[in-house]
Amino acid sequence: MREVRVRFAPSPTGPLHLGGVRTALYNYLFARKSGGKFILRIEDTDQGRFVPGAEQYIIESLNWCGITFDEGVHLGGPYTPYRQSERKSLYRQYADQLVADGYAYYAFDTAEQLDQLRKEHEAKKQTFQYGPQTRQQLYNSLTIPAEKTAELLESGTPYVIRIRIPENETITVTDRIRGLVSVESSLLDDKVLFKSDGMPTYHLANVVDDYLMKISHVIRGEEWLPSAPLHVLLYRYLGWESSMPEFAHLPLLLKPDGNGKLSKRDGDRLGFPVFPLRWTDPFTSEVSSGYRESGYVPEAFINMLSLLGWHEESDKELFTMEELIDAFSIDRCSKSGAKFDPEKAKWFNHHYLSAKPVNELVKYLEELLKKEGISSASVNLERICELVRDRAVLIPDLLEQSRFFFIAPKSYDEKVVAKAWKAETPGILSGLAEVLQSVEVFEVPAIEEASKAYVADKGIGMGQLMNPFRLCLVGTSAGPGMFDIASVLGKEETLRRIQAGLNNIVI
RNA sequence: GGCCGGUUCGUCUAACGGUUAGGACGCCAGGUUUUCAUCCUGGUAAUAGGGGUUCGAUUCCCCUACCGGCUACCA
Repeated sequence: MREVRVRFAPSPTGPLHLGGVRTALYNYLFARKSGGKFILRIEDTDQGRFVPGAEQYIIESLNWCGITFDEGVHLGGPYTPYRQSERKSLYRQYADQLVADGYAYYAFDTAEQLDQLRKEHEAKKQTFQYGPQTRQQLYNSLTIPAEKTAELLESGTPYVIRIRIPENETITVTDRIRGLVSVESSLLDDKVLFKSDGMPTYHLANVVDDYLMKISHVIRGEEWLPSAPLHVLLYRYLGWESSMPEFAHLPLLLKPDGNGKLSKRDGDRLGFPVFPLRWTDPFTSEVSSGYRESGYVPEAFINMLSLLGWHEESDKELFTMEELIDAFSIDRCSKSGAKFDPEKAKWFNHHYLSAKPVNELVKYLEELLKKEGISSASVNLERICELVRDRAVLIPDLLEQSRFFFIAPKSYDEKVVAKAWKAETPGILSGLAEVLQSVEVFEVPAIEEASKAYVADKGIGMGQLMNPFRLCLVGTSAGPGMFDIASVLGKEETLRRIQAGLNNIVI
């Protein structure tokens, strides 16, 4: 059996989106599971679409996810360089070889001429295809004398090299997920392999590099399925068919509502990130939110993504990366597109966040406090994190749920005031203040004992006391238990807030 | 339009051709609780339609419908 070598091959045209991360993840899982190598190759053959920072963004994103490589543009390796623009000089010989063998030819038609043809055909509701049916009428080395071709080449006339698609052949691709996919060659077109700027197109470059880098499996998005037969043809024409990688085309990630491929717009529209990390467009300065900055933890992000297109036979849904590596298999990838569900992403995050050791939660909280310039010098953050951990879905919730510990309420929730603040309330709270004043050890057991005795003594319900009490200390009707809150706040602050409530809440 | 691919609860999905079609998210209800949330228990809800093949189709085949992808000197 041949050594497993898989690659993730993004083009640096912007931030990596969810679908791209999932493709990288599945490649990674497959490589690790089979003890193979995982390679990061940058496909930047389109210099016109190059976006500064995109490559670094891709590396950082996958790093945040815990997806690691064995070779790649950032690591080097035995097949360096791993950036196609730096491999430029390599591709030409293969294009030449194809021409020499009659599998490709020079085409001198200008982009404008072809655009024109497409428009004309479109006007007649037809599709223009540069292929077996039309190539004889076009301006290429198949239709002009050899001397003329030589002359054009000599004089520096711009040209491209196109594959010469065979006329009546059925081309079959074996896909690990979809089985046999076949297509009639007459429906394919003479795709450009080598551009007039001296760069190969994706089609040539990916085949050449996969061959040279000894890639064993190509796991990529379904959008590549239609061009897979072309790639098979290329392997055949280059004489590499026996070492052709296996293919697996992953189903697409779809937008949560309606239909269609998940896009950046959907995130803006529905309020969830579509990128792992925040991204600032270097040209427009437009900012797109990221999972990391929104407060997701990588474990949740990965677990959520892993289940979008793959599933074990069992009902198990919670997986660590190690467990994923152990469980993953290409054969259990599904064929149909998966709608992304932001709600489920939140559920995963709540699960992983609240399961974190408290010292990690403290670190998150400290960072949030620091960012807002809130002092936490004399506060037991560990205790606070324990009290709010179950209430936090995203990391920033750690602070949102505990803010009142650090900052006394400046206003009081009107609805709660209306509901909980009665005529007798001030009297009840004044009494409570007196009782608490005399509590020596201001900890939960003593506070609880004193409060309950007070309620019993007064002959009132717990709610009559606790709801207004909470309103004074928190400002609203949510949060951890009151005895916990009071003990964390301390006697002095608790009494101060009761007094503030008595002074400021009016009905 | 052409080609390729796909179709099980609202969503992600499970089910050697034989199951009361299972799980999870969401939603709803109940329980716990001084509030909110968590948590626990229960409930809701699906095999796109039509033909075959078969003793028996979610499962195999065909057709239709619908959805998606591709159709650049972009990847």
